[in-house]
Amino acid sequence: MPVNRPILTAITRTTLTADICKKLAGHLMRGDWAEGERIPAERELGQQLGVGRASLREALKALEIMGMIESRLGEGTFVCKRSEFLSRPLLWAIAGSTGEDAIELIEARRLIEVELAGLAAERASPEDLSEMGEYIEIMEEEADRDPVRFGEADINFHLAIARATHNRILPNALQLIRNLMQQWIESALSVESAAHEAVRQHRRIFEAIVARDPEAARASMRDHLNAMGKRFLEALKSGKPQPRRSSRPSLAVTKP
Amino acid sequence: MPVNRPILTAITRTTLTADICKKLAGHLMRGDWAEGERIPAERELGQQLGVGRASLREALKALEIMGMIESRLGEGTFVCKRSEFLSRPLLWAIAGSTGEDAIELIEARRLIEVELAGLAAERASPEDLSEMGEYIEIMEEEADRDPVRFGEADINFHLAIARATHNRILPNALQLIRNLMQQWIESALSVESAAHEAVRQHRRIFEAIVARDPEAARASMRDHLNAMGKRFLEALKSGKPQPRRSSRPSLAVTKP
DNA sequence: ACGTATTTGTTCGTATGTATC
DNA sequence: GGATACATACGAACAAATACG
Repeated sequence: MPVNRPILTAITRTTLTADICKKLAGHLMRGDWAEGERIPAERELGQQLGVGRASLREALKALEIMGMIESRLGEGTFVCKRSEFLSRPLLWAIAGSTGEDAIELIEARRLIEVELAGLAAERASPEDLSEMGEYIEIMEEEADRDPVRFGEADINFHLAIARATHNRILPNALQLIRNLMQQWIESALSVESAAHEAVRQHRRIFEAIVARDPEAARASMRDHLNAMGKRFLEALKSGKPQPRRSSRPSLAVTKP
Repeated sequence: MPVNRPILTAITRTTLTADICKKLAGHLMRGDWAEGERIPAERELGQQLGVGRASLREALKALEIMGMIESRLGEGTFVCKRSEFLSRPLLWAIAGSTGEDAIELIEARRLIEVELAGLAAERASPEDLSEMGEYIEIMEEEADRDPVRFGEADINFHLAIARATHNRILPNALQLIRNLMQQWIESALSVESAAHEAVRQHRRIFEAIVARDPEAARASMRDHLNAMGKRFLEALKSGKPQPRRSSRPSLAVTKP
C-alpha cells in the first residue's frame, strides 16, 4: 500500500568537503576568528576536525573562492574582511572568451551603475560624499601622471558610489562585474588618454549626487558609461584583438 | 632616483589549481564538452593535463561551486547546463542571513529587475513573448491550486524577462539574487494568498513589454516588486522571525 | 647574511563505498 | 552476484615560499 507520509525520507548524502565547508563558514560568520587573523595551519586544523588534509584543502579552496579566506604560501591562511566576503568572485575565469561578452558586461555595468548613482544621490552620507571627493581629486592629480593610480581612483570612486547606497549587495554586484571586465580594462583603457574626459564626467556625477538630484545623477552616469563603453569597444576592435588572458591567474587574489 | 615606469613588474604567482580551473573553464565555456556530457575521469584527466589528482580535485571542486560541473559519486563528473553556470551559489546562503539582508536583497532585486523589464520591452523576440505568455497562463491556472507550480511559473516569468534582454550576464545576476532570497521565499510568500494580485501585476508587465513600452514596463515592474516586497517584509516580521537556515546542506547540489 | 622551522603547494599510493552493466 | 569504473578519502612525502632567530 502506498503511504502518503513516508516515515523514511531519502537520506541526503553529503560529502566531507561540504561538511567541513559548512562548519568553517559557520565559524567565520560567527566571528570566532577575527578579520585578518590567521587560522590554524592545514595539518593542525585537519587533526582537530579529524579529517584528511586533501578534504580540508578542497573545503578551504571553496571558502577562498567565496572570498572568505585567503591562503598565502609559506605564511598561512587568513580571514578576509567581512566586506570582501562575497566580493571577490574569481568566477571571472569563466567569462574568458569572445568580444560579445565585453558588450554584455558593459551593458550590465551600465544598467546597475546608473541606478546606483540615483540611489546614492538620495542616500549618501556626508562621509560618503567626502570620500568620493577625495577620489576625484586624486584622479585630477594623476590624470597626466600615473595611469595605474588614476585607474585605482577611478574604480574607488565608482565603488564609493555603490557603498553610498548603504546596500551591501549592490557593491558586491558591481565589484563582480568589474572583476569580469578586468581582463579588458587593463589592456584597453589604460592606454587611452581618456583621462581628462573621464574626470569631467566623474565630476558631473559627483555634483549631481551632492545636489541630491537622482535624475541628474542617473543621466550623468549613463553618459559617462556610454562614452567609456564606446571608447572601450573601439580600442578592443582596432588595437588589441585578443584580451590578454594568461597574465592573471584565475584564482589568484586581487589584493586591495 | 625614482622610476616612473619600472621595467620589472611584479610577477604573479599562479597556483596549479588556478591554472587548471582556468583551462577547464575555458573548455566548458567554449563548449568543447556538451551540456550534460560526462567529462573524463579524474585520473585520466589528471594524466592528460599532467597534474596530480589532488590539484585537479581542488579545481573541480571550485568549478562545482560555480555551478559549471556536477560530480556524482560512482558515476563521474558532468557538465551542467550553461544556464546554471553562475546560478548555484548555495554557499552564500550561509553568509549572514539576518533580517537586514532581506531588505537589501529586495532592493537589489528591484533595482535590477526594473531595468530588465525596460530592456526586455525594447528587445524581446516573438519567442520570448510567447514564453512569457505561457508562464502567465500557468500562473492563472494554478493561482488557486498548486502554490508550488505557481511559484515556479512566477520565477520562470521573471527569468524569461531577463533572458529577453539577450544579455547573458543579467539573468545570472537575477538568479543569484533569487537564490539568496530563497530561504525567505519558501517560508513566507507561498503561504500568503497574494497570488491573484501577483497575476494582475504580471499581466500588466507583460502587456507593457508586448506593447514595446519600456517606461510602462519599468513602472509596472516597480509597482509589482514594491507590493511584493512590502508583503514580504510584513510576513517576515510577524509570522516567522527566523529564516530556516539549517535545512539545506551547504555544498550539496540541488538537483533539478 | 644565513640557516632553520613553519606553512602552503603538489604528487603519489592505497583503500573504500557506490553506481552501472 | 560479480566485474568494472568512478568519486571519495586518508596518509606520507617532497617542493617552494616565507618568517624568524
